[in-house]
Amino acid sequence: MLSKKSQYAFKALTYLSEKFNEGPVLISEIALKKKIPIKFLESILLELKKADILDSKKGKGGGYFLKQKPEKVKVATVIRLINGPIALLPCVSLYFYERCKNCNEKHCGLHDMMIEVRDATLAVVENRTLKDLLV
Amino acid sequence: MLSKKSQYAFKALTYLSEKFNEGPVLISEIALKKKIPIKFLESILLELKKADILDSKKGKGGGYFLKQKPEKVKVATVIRLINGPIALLPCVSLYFYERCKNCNEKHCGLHDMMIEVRDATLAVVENRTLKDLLV
DNA sequence: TTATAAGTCCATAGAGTTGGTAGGGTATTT
DNA sequence: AAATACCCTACCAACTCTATGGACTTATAA
Repeated sequence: MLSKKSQYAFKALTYLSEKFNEGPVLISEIALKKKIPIKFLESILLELKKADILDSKKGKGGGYFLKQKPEKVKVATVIRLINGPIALLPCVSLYFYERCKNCNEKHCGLHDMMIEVRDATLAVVENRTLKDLLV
Repeated sequence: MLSKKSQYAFKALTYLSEKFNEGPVLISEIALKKKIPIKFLESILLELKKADILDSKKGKGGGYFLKQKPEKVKVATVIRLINGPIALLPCVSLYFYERCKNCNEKHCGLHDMMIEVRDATLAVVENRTLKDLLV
């Protein structure tokens, strides 16, 4: 399951996608409109900024805004950043790989199956962007 | 990601599948062969028993064994039991559904996408059994 | 028939991690 | 000076993983 943090991130990003090219948006505005605890949202936005997905402006008239066009930000990127691995096992993860101890990957049915699951999931999330989340 | 508990469950179940129809297998034997902390394994097996996947025999010569044929036990069942929801969001889960607050499911791009992911995953895990985990 | 060893069953507890909330102060821009 | 993002710290609840100790059950040997 995606963490609450991830769900909040997607809500905020969708909101910012709608407001793309309309200048900085206040944290408080996003929090209010999307019903997200403001302090928690603050940390999420900061994290997204550090990952170069968002940018911000301080002071009066400041706020957060998308650094790139919504169609440039892949869903998979956001999940990996905020939620972690997409694969169900470390031994089949592309970005968070860890070797299986006590299990030969060459002859492991679970391993093989989880690769299938991973690829099926990636087929979706690697090909969707923030733009696709707007309806 | 699947919890360690789930990974242990699958390792144990695979072991018991190999030994299907050979009588009860000791917890300690499974723990040793699959390198699983024995007490933790104990509770996992008990849970699997309560879910009617395993059965056990007490006393000397006792142990655990599969209650049904390996090909009768779906991977999806085990995941749901030990790990929880397969879907990435509660609002798209079939067995653990919860309504999304502050989000209209009819017009939610995230919702629609997560249904796709769920179905892609289910297509794999609903059609694989313990038998498929043996190589 | 009884004792004993071999097992599962079960309650509890604790350390560690993660998720989520909150307060308050600092730096920067207008 | 006011508005705003930035950042640090602390806290609580829940979950994960592991370990301990014992209660109950059964097969087998004496």
